[in-house]
Amino acid sequence: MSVAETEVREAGQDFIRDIVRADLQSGKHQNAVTRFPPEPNGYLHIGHAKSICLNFGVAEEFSGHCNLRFDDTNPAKEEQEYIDAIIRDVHWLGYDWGKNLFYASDYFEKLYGWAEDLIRAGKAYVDDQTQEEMRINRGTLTEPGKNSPFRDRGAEENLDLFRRMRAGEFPNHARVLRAKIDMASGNINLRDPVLYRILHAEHPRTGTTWKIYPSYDFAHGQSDAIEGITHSLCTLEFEDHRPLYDWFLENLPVPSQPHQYEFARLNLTYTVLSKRVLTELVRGAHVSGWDDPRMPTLAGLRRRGVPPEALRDFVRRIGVAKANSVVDVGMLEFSIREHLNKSAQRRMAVLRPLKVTIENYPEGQSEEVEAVNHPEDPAAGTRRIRFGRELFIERDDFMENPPKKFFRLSPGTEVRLRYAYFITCREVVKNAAGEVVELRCTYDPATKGGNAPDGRKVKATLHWVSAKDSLPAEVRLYNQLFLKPDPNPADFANELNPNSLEVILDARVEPVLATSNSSEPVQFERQGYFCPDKDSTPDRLVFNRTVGLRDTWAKVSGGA
RNA sequence: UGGGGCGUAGCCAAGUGGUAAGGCAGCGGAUUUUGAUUCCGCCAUUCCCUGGUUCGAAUCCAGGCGCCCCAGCCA
Repeated sequence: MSVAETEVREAGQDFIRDIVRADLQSGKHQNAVTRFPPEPNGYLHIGHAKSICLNFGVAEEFSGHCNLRFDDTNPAKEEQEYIDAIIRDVHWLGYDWGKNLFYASDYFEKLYGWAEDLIRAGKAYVDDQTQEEMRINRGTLTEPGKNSPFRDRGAEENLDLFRRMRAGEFPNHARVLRAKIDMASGNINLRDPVLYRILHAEHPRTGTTWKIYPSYDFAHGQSDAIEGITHSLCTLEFEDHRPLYDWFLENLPVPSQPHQYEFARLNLTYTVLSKRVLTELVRGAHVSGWDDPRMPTLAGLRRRGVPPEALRDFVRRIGVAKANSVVDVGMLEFSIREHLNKSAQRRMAVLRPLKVTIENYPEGQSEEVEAVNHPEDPAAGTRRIRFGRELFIERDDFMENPPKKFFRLSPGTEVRLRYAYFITCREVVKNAAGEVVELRCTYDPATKGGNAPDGRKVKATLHWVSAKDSLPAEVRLYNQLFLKPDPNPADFANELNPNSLEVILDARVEPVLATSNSSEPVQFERQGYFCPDKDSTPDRLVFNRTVGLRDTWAKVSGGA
């Protein structure tokens, strides 16, 4: 555990952990058993990371365990691909559920039996109303609903109908099973909620075995009870469902009594975390897939080079509370930067090359200079890189007519080429269009390594690559998708910020990168960071704007 | 005269009767072979508002105001 993690954790106190702590102290529970219950209808995103870290974190801190449970009660929307992806992503985030992998569908038979129990007890009935009739009779937010004409059917008839529903005798929407609670309740969830609906669909796990499927409400609390969940943590919008959650636990012979607690879901500035919208982006091919590096999905973040530790740290920092909030994406960027800064090896790179010729360096000659891999970690070692007469530096590191605060290269000034020599710009070469195409410089042979024996100082240290020894590289600049808070999916093509699109530049990087197979993130000094693209050739690099310098990004995007 | 929640700095967020933690952002300054990092300093006389209780209130009481969620056979 890093120092930062320790500090945050010690300072971290939230109402959920307060509740759990109190339950343990009072002897109500011996430990905390939680669950992360995604519906496999899409990929996990950074918002889910909050829930994952909370559930697994609480279980870990209070000597319990956390189950991974797929809430697969709606086969119309769920797919095996999502199940696989979710498993992969939760593991990647750093959590392990051991053997505790469950599916709500594991409990279909049990839930069915409980539904019959409710019918026999006169607490559930089969309703033949159409969806439209049900909607009308449900009333409104301010008016009570009306009882269904089928509400008082006898238990035998209900049982017969329900069994025939299960047998597949009726088409979709023909009937539903409803709980008999209170059509006049102020809480609409209690106005005879649907327990089962007919759905002739292929379920990723149970195939076509079932023709009826339990609703979320009828499955969730009971699943928690079956698994012995002590603290069922979910987001705020389920607050209204808690009375119903409790109603089932009270009216059914469940093996345990879990309790539901709600917390605010994560919102990030400039970031869309709506599964509907993200699905639309993928379906509409606006992105290359769920793992497109611009996506806020865990898979996308992973491809972008974000370390899972950074995500966990981020979640710890934002806390858990009940107030709706929007976290500044800068917080996420900070966590990523902080972690990468400590772990990433440094390399030099040039994205927009400007040729530099060292006039007093002998033609045909070259040499090696030694560079450190991590300025704060000697254990990262050093590497040797080639220096020669012709180099490339970043265009942005030179200004012909520099403003006062610019202290990089300009005519007549001396700067340091990192790990190499001091150079002075003598002449600016332009093309017919008046654009700067080359700098003629001189170097001071006495400054090898980057220090002047006479003690003179320079104001800037530049990154560079040897023109002859570096490799042209396809560099990809990734930015997250910058979208308006709630864009219209139909306008996605227009909503995509052009700056966020993939940018391929004629870039040059140190040759060492061409042979790097490391999956470790490596940082581009002064320019940002990169890590290898998952399916790239070694000389294709992913440049991550999120953790890079803001001004660098601005200049690069403007120029590209 | 529906029900359920929530209001502490630009953004997160502690605090639950004893005189406003911490982080992000921002602003100064030191160090620096990345204009990075690191390091030091600054940044809420006040907690949505108004009354009340109290020696003392962000915390308790009363009344307002504002925002979010709910009328799927989605989760």
